[in-house]
Amino acid sequence: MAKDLAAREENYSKWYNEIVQKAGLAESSAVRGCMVIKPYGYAIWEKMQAALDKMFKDTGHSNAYFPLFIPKSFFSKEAAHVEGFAKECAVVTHYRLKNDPNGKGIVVDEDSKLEEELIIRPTSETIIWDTYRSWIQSYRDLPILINQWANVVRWEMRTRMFLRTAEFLWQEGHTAHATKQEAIEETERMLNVYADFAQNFMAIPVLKGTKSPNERFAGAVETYCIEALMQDGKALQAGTSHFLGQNFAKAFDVKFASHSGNLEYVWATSWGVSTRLIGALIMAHSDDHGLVLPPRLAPIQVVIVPIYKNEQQQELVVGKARQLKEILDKRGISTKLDDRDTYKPGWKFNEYEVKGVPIRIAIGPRDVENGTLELARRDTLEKETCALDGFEIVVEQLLEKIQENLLQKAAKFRETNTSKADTWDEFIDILDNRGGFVLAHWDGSPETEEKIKQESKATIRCIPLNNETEQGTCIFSGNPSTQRVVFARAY
RNA sequence: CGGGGUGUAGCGUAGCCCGGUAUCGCGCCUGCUUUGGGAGCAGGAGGUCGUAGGUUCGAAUCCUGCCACCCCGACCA
Repeated sequence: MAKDLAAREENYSKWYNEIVQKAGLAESSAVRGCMVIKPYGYAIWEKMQAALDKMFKDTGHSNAYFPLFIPKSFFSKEAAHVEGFAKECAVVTHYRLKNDPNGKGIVVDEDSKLEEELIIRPTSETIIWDTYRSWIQSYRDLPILINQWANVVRWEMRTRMFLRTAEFLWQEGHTAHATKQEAIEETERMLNVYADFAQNFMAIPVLKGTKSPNERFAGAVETYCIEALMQDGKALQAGTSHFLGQNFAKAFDVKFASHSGNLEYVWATSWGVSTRLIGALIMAHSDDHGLVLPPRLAPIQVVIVPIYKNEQQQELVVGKARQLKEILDKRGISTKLDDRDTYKPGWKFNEYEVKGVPIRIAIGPRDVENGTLELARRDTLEKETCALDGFEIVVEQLLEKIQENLLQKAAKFRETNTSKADTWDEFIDILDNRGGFVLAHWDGSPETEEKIKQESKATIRCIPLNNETEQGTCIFSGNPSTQRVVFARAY
């Protein structure tokens, strides 16, 4: 990757798109701003899904599914919510096509106009809370802890593969609670689930914090988020968890009889992560050779490439390679034996590097003779010869080591790209020349935040949780401030 | 929706200024030699030059409209 920040910004899109394409992750669809996720890209998503789903269930949640179409009127019930999403909704207005009377193909049948338009869900709070009204009468019905795996549509003006597409896959949790306290605990619990997932599976360290009012989710009382740093020095919001207060309960009239017999509004949370995480994974770890996947999310953890010159050697080497695969399979290591003789070893080496497979085993006649094999790790590109006997232990440990190394590397990168700024000039200088997270004082007013955004293109990524208080003055207004917040230019 | 750019084979491109039905690379097919880091040689297939119209004997090339995509803003997970 280009080292200079200016050059990096210029080339980063190209670099990113190339990895997405060459690694076989996704491609542009015929539909504006949408993407086709290819099998290999989807396999990564499935690994993420599996890990997250388990974490959700371990914290007491169940999966359910709600409609794709939301009646337009639902959106007008929560004022902030409708304002936040109104500008990016796909709307269904008709339900039938017909042959054009003028013979110019197929046209919309105007007679099929819907009484009320349907919105293709940009998020499901409204339709879910409309449903919850009928599910909740008593405190005994609470809490409701539900997650939905689904697609949503947000008609973004500019799109980018994985990071911002018109349609994307995600998971959205929607919970209902009897008390404010319980809902806030849930919001924070799920934020921690996301942070753990980012750290332990994606090998990406994240900052946990709350959003400033300007950046808050439409309809939320408080938005918590995890923020990750990409290799070009830009920040990426990787997940959000919202405390919705009683906003949606009031909008959809969801009340319950409390223990004392009073009718009270339900307290709510919602939280989500999307296929954007695949984009984060690419940008956090990849190098100029292509994708680099952390072992815990790699669809293929180990690839075995047999090397031979003739049929006799092929039989010998591939036979041995099959044994190796069997041993690794038994230990639960996802292994692929690429015994195609339509491609040469060198070609395959490159192929799996581009695809980010963590470990490559090469085995040839020489190895079979010596009882060895060649291990190559994707993260450092180092190669070593390893005894065949007990190799599975070495592989297992190496996978752990790679997972750990990727996290360490990303953590170190974040550390060296996090700075403090005490003056406006310093602030701009860091943003222009180094990028990364900038810790700076902010007077807490939305107006100042907006002006900083306009003049620097940097936004407040979050107000860190457990932040140390520190007396200082706002870098923009000079007004007093009690803590630093995290600024960055972001995706 | 503003500002800039690009549309030529599956992908990436040359040609356009200065009109004469198309260049090169990758990939694909066939054969032989190869195989421990993207193989070599020989032969071959594949294109209504984004689209509609205009100028011209003749348009990828000049003119006009339209469409699509990319980058930069506004918007955003």
